[in-house]
Amino acid sequence: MAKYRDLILEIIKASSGHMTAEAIYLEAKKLQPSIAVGTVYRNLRLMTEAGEIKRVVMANSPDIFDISTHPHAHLICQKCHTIADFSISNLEEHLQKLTGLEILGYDLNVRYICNICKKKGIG
Amino acid sequence: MAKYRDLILEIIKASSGHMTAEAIYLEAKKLQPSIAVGTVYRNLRLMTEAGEIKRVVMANSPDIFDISTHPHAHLICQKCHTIADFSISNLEEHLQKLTGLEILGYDLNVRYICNICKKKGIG
DNA sequence: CTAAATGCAAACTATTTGCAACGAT
DNA sequence: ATCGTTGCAAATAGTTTGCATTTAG
Repeated sequence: MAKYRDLILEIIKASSGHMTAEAIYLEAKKLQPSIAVGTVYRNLRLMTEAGEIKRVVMANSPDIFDISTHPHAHLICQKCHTIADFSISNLEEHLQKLTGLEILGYDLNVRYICNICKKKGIG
Repeated sequence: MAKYRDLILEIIKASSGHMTAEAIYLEAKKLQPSIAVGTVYRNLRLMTEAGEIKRVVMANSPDIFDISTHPHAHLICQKCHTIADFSISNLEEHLQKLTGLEILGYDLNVRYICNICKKKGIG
């Protein structure tokens, strides 16, 4: 059982660490041609709920699954939608102090234009 | 022209400042029964692109439209999905310094359980 | 034998879009 | 007359789900 869990984990790891469900499905299909989209989504959902991976929700593009589950922020290029991780030390504690609330976690997406897209210019 | 823009703005203002497209549509329908969902979505999109309102994308619930467009974070209750604003001074500048990049903006959603849901207990 | 996992297709949610009709200048 | 705006319905994107079947222990 959990036949495809490890496969999916390996695929995400082998990438930059951030992949859409569709990209994972296409990769998985190369190795296991009989795999169905539903299976990929189902496993991604279960793995997310189990805390093995993290789902990143962004504007204007499908959800991304992130191999690293520790708290960190995402730099998101507004043109190519590529994601880069970066961590801000003690942000969770800082938020906790600021709000006086019991924080469960945070999602921080920082918008910018990556260097590659910048060089390509406007358009 | 722009017949419904002001109506939509007023509806969001009259609320807590955060509403789903559907909730806006239902309110608008009370005042203008002939209004169509498509029109609401179209105007919300145009208003968002014009920077008059802000679209907040969250996990596990439809997008929310926010009357305040200045940079601020959202406290999101994981049970009732209610949103509260709170601002963190200089976060944008801070991110800029940390990354050394030209930041266009950020989306910060902080997960917690609001007091009302906490009192209701687990379930 | 059983229980979990899968493939398939249909269903679903949220949102967008094409188009003909409408409305204000 | 013109051009943006609307209502309607169909289309789309992304994801989830029901169910019969397969698979692994």
